[in-house]
Amino acid sequence: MDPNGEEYQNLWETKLFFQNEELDCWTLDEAISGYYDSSSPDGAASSAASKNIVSERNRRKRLNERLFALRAVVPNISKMDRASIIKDAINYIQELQEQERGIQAEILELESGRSTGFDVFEQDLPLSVTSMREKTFVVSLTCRKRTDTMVKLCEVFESLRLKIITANVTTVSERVLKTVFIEADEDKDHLKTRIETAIAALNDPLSPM
Amino acid sequence: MDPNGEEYQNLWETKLFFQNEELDCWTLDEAISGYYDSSSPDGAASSAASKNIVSERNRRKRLNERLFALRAVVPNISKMDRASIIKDAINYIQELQEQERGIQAEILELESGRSTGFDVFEQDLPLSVTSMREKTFVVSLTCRKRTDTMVKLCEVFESLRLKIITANVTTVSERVLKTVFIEADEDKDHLKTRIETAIAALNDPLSPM
DNA sequence: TCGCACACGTGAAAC
DNA sequence: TGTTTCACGTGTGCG
Repeated sequence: MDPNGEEYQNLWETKLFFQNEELDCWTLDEAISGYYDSSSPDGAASSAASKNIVSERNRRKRLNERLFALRAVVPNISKMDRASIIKDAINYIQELQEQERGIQAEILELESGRSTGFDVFEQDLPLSVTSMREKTFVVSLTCRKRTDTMVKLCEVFESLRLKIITANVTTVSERVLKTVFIEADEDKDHLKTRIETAIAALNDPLSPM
Repeated sequence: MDPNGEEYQNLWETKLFFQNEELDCWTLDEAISGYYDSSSPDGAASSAASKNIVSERNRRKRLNERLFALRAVVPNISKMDRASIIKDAINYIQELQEQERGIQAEILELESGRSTGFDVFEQDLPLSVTSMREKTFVVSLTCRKRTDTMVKLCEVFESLRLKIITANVTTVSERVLKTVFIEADEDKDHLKTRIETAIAALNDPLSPM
């Protein structure tokens, strides 16, 4: 069912080459024939037939070139069959389509995962204020780990005059995560705004990026 | 250069249908011919020629079916030309390949961007053990917020018999972040392995995904 | 009328 | 050996 593909390819290309050679030869012959046609009695019909022949030859040549080009863009071609080339191309296209679907789904999931996951610490404002229960909030913020970063963070929270229940500072991969449990009367958004302004007051060194 | 594609399609399919019809007809005729061959004097040569004819017909039929299938998997086919079908298939394949390259580059960039940030909490093992100072570690892990997730997390850490200095559990957008300050004599990697195995002992419910 | 696209039958070449 | 694949010339139908 599957003879030697290499020889098949060579065979085919040889045939193609032969065909082209013959085509040129025939085209030349064609011109001669047309030359004869003008002087021969039944020149019209012969000329028409010859035109049809050369047109058909060019059409076959174009189709072969197309098929050759199709084989070129499809990887892992084993059999050089005309039908097999098209078959492999179909399989390859379906494979690409399926892969594209999967990859796009993955990219979608990845992006949505960022927005629904823990990316609060990666966004432009890596500050999250969550209401745990009545008057109790959890503040999480991250920033790059620099010199005096922790000190300045503590200064910020001290300056806010908040009732801090407990606070933790964790460093992971050159970043600082500070988690503070706070008891406050104010609104969640108001609290968040206050923290943001306090951090902005220290302008650049605390910029998350 | 581009006549009406619809009519072209109808033309071709009509021709194909005609061909099949004629094929069946000829196949029938063929059988009759074979029947005659057995009684005719030059039956051998005629039979061979007929075999070749029917084989060639089947080959053309297969090739047409392949081409038809190729046209089916390629969207936005305008011209129903044989050559045009292959040409459009080539363009489509190249388009898919280019798109695949771009998407894979994007996905790579997205993943690399995550790996430099805080993605420790988003990877397959969202467990981070950081050495703060001598014998003091900070363990951070995240998982999806489900029923009894916090309880099971606490059970895990209790089962490890660790000296817990302080522990916090924060929930952000349907995820749970647990940060534990631990005092331990063991190695950082050893501690991480122990926690991982303890979590794995609870098998699925704590799986981050 | 001519051009174009196709299917057909046939001989040859490769396996 | 026969089977398979190919290119070729030709006839046909449609625009």
